[in-house]
Amino acid sequence: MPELPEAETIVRGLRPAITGRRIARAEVLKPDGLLESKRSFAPKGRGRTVARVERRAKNVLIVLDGGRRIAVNLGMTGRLLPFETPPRGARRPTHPAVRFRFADGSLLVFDDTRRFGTVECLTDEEWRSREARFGPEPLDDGFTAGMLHSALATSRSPVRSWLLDQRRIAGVGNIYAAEALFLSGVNPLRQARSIDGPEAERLHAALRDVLRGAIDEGGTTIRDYRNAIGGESGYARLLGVYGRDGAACRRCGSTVERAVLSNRSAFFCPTCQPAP
DNA sequence: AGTGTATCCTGCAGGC
DNA sequence: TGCCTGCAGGATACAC
Repeated sequence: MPELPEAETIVRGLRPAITGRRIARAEVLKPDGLLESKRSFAPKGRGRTVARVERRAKNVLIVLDGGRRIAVNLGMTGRLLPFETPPRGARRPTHPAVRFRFADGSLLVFDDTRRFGTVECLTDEEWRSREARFGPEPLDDGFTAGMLHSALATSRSPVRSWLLDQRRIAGVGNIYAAEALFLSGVNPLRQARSIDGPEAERLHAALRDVLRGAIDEGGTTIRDYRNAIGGESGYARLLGVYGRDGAACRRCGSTVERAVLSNRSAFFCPTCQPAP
């Protein structure tokens, strides 16, 4: 899926496109991703105006006036496209699941091929309790290397699994976990609590560099991901290890390896990231 | 506590 | 060309 940088890119693209628009109606074409019934969901946003568009973890939040927000988790293949007829070079929605029609005639389509994404319309109260389950935002000023180090110290979990757990850190997925571990020279199989202070500092810096760099590039397009205007984005060419198994490490020339950890691919350079 | 497995889905690439 | 297998940015539930 879209991880933090992709969700952030979508939010930034969506903001000018839909802020201030009034929702005329919500049409549910595929109810799978809806965490409530169509009949309950559809009326909630009707007549409401989009006050702001925000991101928390990998979720896109469309905050409405009157105290509700539409929370979209994009899953693996979710997209939010402010059109049905794509601009030049962008893709038409192929698997529209929910379509919002605004009073001025414009649209927002939640398109999701694999239908792992979810859409909800939550009250402030409901959102607050949901939000409490996410760990800190890695790009927040309050997220320090010291915090990361002490949080890692309590877990025996492999550090790659630790980074993917949204309750520990919000927004990191498989691509950026791989990249941050590569840049900091930490093997993905290392136990979280084995990471020492200097390593935690390097990992902290790498996480932030990688996430900021990917936001600057508008995210990483591997297969399905598209930004808010349906275009591809540029971080893919900067990847150090993700999806590069069998290729030469850009730093030392060793062959990048792939291992399976908790049923998901982990990519690493055996030289730059020595095994525990 | 943490891991492996399975599940929800569709689509694509690669091997034969 | 088709068929088969494995793989995919996520999240969750289950047994062990």
